[in-house]
Amino acid sequence: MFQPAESNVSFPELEERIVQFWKDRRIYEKSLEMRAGAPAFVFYEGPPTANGLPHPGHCLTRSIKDLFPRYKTMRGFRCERKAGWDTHGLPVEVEVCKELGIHSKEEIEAYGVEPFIHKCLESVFRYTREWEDLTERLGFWIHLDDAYVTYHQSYVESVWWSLKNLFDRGLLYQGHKIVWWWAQGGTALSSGEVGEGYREVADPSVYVRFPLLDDSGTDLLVWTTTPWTLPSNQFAAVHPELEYSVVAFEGEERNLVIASALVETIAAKVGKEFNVRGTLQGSELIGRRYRPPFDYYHKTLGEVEGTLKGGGTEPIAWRVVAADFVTIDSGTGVVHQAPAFGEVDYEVLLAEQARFVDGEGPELICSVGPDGKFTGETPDYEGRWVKEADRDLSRRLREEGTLFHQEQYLHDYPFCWRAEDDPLIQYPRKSWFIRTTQFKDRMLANNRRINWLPEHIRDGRFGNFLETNVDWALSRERYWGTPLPIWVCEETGYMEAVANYDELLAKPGVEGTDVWEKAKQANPDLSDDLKIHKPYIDAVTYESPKAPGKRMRRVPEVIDCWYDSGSMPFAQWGYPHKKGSRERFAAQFPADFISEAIDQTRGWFYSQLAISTLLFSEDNGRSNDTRTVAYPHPFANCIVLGLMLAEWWESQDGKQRFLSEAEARQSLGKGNYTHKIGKMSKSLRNYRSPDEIFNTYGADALRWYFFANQAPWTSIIYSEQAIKECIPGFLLRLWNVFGFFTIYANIDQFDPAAEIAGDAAQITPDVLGRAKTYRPVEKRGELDQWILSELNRTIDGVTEAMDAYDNFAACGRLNQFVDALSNWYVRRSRDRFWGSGTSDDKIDGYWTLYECLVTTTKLIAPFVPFLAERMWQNLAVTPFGDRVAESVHLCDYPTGDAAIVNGALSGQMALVREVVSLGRSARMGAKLKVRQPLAQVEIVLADQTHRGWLESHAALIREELNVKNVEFITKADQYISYTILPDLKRLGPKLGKQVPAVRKHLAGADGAALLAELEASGKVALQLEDGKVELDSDDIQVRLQAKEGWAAAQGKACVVVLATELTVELVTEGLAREIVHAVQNRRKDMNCEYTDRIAVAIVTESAELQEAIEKHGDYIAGETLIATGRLGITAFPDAEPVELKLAGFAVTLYVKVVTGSGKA
RNA sequence: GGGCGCAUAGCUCAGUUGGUUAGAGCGCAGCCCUGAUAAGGCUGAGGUCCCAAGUUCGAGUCUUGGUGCGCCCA
Repeated sequence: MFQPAESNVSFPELEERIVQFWKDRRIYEKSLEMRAGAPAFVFYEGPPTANGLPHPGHCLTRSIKDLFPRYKTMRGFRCERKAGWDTHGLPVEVEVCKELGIHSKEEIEAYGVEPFIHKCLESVFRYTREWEDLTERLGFWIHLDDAYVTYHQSYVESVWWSLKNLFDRGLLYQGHKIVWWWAQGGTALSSGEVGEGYREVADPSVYVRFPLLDDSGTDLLVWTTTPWTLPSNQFAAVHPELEYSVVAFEGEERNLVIASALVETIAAKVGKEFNVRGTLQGSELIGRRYRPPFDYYHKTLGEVEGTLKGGGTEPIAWRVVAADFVTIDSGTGVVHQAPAFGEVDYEVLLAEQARFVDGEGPELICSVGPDGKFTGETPDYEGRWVKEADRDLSRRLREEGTLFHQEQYLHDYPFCWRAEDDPLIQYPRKSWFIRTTQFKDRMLANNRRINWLPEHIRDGRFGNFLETNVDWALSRERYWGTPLPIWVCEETGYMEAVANYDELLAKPGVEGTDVWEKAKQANPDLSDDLKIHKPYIDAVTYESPKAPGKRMRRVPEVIDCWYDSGSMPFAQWGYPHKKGSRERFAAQFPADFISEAIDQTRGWFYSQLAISTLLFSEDNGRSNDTRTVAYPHPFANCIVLGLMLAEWWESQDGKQRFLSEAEARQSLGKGNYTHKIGKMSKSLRNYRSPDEIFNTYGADALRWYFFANQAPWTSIIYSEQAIKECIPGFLLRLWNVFGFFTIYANIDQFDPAAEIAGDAAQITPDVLGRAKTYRPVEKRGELDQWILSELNRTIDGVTEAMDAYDNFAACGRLNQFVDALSNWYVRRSRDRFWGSGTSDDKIDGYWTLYECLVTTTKLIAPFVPFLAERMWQNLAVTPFGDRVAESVHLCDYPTGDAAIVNGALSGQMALVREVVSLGRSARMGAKLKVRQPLAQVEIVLADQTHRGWLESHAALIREELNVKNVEFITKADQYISYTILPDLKRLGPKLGKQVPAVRKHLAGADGAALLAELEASGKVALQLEDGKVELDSDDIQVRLQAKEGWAAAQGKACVVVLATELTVELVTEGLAREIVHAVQNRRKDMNCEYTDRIAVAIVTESAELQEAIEKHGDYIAGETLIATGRLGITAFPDAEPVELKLAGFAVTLYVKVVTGSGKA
C-alpha cells in the first residue's frame, strides 16, 4: 500500500519533517560517503559575514549554491561543501562602534584596542544561529560544523604564508595612496563614507599663470578650486590631441595658452576682448618648462635633472606632461598637477617616475601635514589649516601678478559624515601594495578560460576591470583584520615577512609574547586565535639581523579583508602549514563551480583570481613552495547572479507601503496606489523575511521560484505573489498527480513491492523489469509509450541543461513534462484507472505512471529536495522498506534511454492535442458545451503526413470532443480558403530582390488553383514583370483559413469544423450527461467515498429528462456508481431532496449511500 | 565623467544564425470541465518591440547615434 497523499498538503509542515528526517538519518553525510572514491566536483563557498541577519538575497545565493552540488552528487561526483565565515573588516568595526556609541579612531584607541577587538570577535557571530537556521530550513547542504573562519590562527597563517611568498618575490611593496582624509580626525574614509558626506559649497576658483621659461611673453593658464594645493605643484597637464590657442587679452601684457574650445568662455568670464595670436597642438606643449606660482620647492629643485631610462636627461618637475584625462568641460584645458592631493595627479607622478632611472626621478612633494596644516616646508603658512589659507594664497598670487582671474565656484564637495563642518581633503598615505599590474596579462589569460555565466562578464565588466588594473592597495590603518606580517628593523628599515607564528617565535631574541600570555591568564576564555591579532601581535619583537641591539617591530597595519576571502582556496585548509593540507588543497583546487551576485565582481571574484594567479600560475616567477596548475584557476565555472529587488505597493504620496497588492487595495482603494520595484531596504521594510516565506509557502516554493522563473543573472524580484504561484503552477500539480496515483493504486492494490523480490535499490527501469506484470514498453498502449518517450526526452533535456549550468532551461523541461503528465496522460488515462477489475492495459498504466513519478522524483530532487524526498518516501520507502535507497538524495540521477524516445509519436501526439484544442475552440465559438454530443467533426489538414495516424485516433478525438463521427477531408472548398506563402528563408537567398514581387503575386493569387497546379505538375510557375519564377513544393507553405459561417477553428496545421445540427437523440444523450454531472456534484457535496455505491431518484416533470433516464440509465448508473436497480424517478424519504435546474428543467434530486462495499 | 548591462502586452519576462501573423506566465473579462477538486482547460481584450538614421528583398534581431533606467567605478 502507498501512503496516500493528503489533499490539503501543507508544504511548510512537510518540509519541517523532512529537515528532521535528514538530520536523524544523516542523509547529507551519507550522500558524501556514498561517493567516497568518486571523482571530485569542487565547490567553494564564498564566506558571508554573520554580524547581520540573513536576508532574501542570501536565500538566492544559497539556493544556487545548493542546486549544482546536489545535482553533481546525484550524477556520481563527490562534492564536499565546506562552509566559511568572513569575520574581519571595517563593517565589523563599524557595527561595534555603533554599539559603543563611538566613531573615530581616536575614540577607539581611547576605548582600548584590546577590548575593542574582543567586541569585534563577539559581534562576528552574533547571528550565527539565524544563519544556521536559514541554511538548514532552505535545504542548503553544507558542512557548517567544519566551516573555515577567517580570524582563526590557521587561516591567518595561510594568508601570512601567501604574503610572505609575495614579499619575498618583490611583489609586496610600500608606496603612497591618495585617500579621502579627515585631517581633524586623522583617518581615511571609505568610499561609502565619503559618498555620504557630499554637500554643495562655494569654493574659491582661481585662474593662475604658469609662465613658460622658453617664451618670455607667454603663460600657461591653469584653473583650480583648491589654491592650497598650488605650493605642491609638480606638473601641468595637457591633452596631446587638443588644439590650444595663444591668446592676447586687452589690457594684459602677456599672452595666455588656453584650449581653443575654452577661449570664448574665459573671455566672457573676465569680460575682455581678445586676439588669437596662434594655435598649436597639445603635443607641441609637452616637455616645455614653466615657473610654478610658489618657489618653496622650485628654488632648490628647479634646475635638477635626472637620467632617463631611455638615455639622456630631463628636468624632474615643472614641465608640461600629456594626460588623457584633460577635458574641455571646464577650466582652461591646462591642468595643475599636485600629485599629493589627487589620485590622477599621483598616477601622473608615478608615470613620470617610471621614465627615470631609479632614484633620479621626481619625489612626491607635499607641503601639508596629516593634520591638514602647512608644514615648515612652506614657512609663510606653517601651521595654517589649508582651507583657511586659500584666501591669503590667492591674495599673494594677485600681488605677484600671476592671478589672472578669481571667482566663487559652486560644486559638490565631501565633508566628514561625523563632523559635518570638516571638509575632507585628498591626502597621500603610506600604504602597502601588491604588484598585481605585473600580472595583468596572466590574469587576463586566466580570465579567458573561465566559463562565466552570463558570458558578457568575461570581456565586459570583469575583463575591463582587469584591463584597467592598478596595484592592489592592501593595507588598512585599522584594528580588526589580518595583521600584515612584516617586521621592520627600527634602525635600518630592513624588512622581513613572517609566514606563521612558530616562525616568529623561532626568531632570535623574541620578546613580547607575555602580553598575550597575561591577557589569557586574566581571561582564560579568550580565544587562542586572538594571539596573532592586534594588539598582542604588535608586542612581539625580535633582534634585528642588521643592527646589533636593535629590534624588529611589526608594521602597524592590518590588511584588506578581501584578501582574506580571496585566499580561501588554500587558507580553508590551513595550507601549507597544517598537517594534510597539501593533499586536501591538491584535491580541492581549482573549483569547478562558484556563484555569487554581481557585486562580487571586484570583490571575491577578483580577489580569488588575483591571488591565485600571483601564487599558482605556471610562470609565476620565483615562487618555490607553491603548486602550479593550468588555467583557469581558482574556479572554472561561475554563475554571476543578478541583484535581488524588492516589490511593494505604496500610496500616491509614498507614505504608506504594503507588501501585497491586496493589502494596498484594501487600505487605499483600487487604483490609489503604485506598484514599485526597487532595492531592498531595511529601513523601508519593503520585503518579507525569509522565515515568513518559509512558513507560508515553504522553501521548495522559494527555490523553484528562483530556479524556474528567470535566468539567474537577470535581476530577480523577490515577489511574494510569484513565489506563491509556484505552488499551483508546479509543486501542487505534481502533488495532485502523485495523489491521483496513490488513490487508485491503493484501490486496485497495485503493489510493486510484492512483485519485485530482493533489492530494489533505486527502482530504476531494470529493477521494474523484474516484476511479473511489468511489460516491455513496446507492448504497452500508445499513450504509455508516448509519456515514457516524453519522460526520457525530459531526462536528456534536463541533464544537458544542468551540465551547462542552465537551471532555467532545466526547469522549463521539467515543467513541460509535469504538464504533459497531468493534463494529457492522466486525463486520458482516467477511464482506465476508474474502470472496475484489472486488465493488462490497466496494469500497464500503473507501471507507467509509477515509473514516471519515481523518475520525476529523482529529476526534481536537486531543485525541490523536500517535495522529492516526501514523494520518494511514499512511492519507494513505504512499499519497499529497506529494500530501496532510504532517501531520494542517495539515488543516481536518471539517465535517458534512447530506445524509448519516439520522436514521431511526440509530434503526432502534439498534433492530436492541437486538433482537440481547436475542436474545443470551435465549440466555444458556437456556444455548444462539451456535454452536448454532436454528430460529426470534419478535420482539414494542411499536411497529410500524419493523416493516417490521426485517423487511427479518431476514437480519442471523438471522446475528447464528444462527437459521434470524425471525418478527415481534403476537398474542403466550402469551409476553407487556401493561402500560398513563400518560404522566405529558402527563397530569400535564391531570388533576392524578386522576393517582394513573388510575395505580392502569391498574395493576390487563387490559392486553390495554385495548389492544384502544384499537385498536377509538382511546381508553380509565376509570371513576374522581370521574368518567370518556378517554385517547388519546398519553396512554399500552404496555409488554411476557415471561411465565415461555420463552427470552425484554425490552427497552424489544420482546420476543425463541427456539425452543429442537433437531433433528438443527441439532445437526450446530452441530458444524460447533465444528469451524471449533477449526481457527481451531489456525491462530492455528500463527501462520499470514492467507492460508495448510491441510490438515486430524479424527480422531474420533464418528459425529456425522463426519456434520458430511461434510455441512458445504464450509462448514468455506471458513471456515478449507482447500485443495481437503484436509479429511479420517485422520491425516497430518507434522503435530503436537492432542487436544481438541468438544461432549464426543474429537478428534485435524491441521493443516498447504500453501501461502501468497493467499486467492483 | 568612465565601464557594463537593460529597455518587447497592465505586471514580470522569452524571442534561437535577420524571414511571413512577435510569444509565455501572472493579472483582467467571459466561458467550460471536473470523484486529482483550495486543482485543471478554453477563449478574449491588450503591442509606435524606447527614439532616430543606416545596412538589407526583408530588422524586435545587425550597425551608428540619442534617450531613459540599473549596477560598478571615479
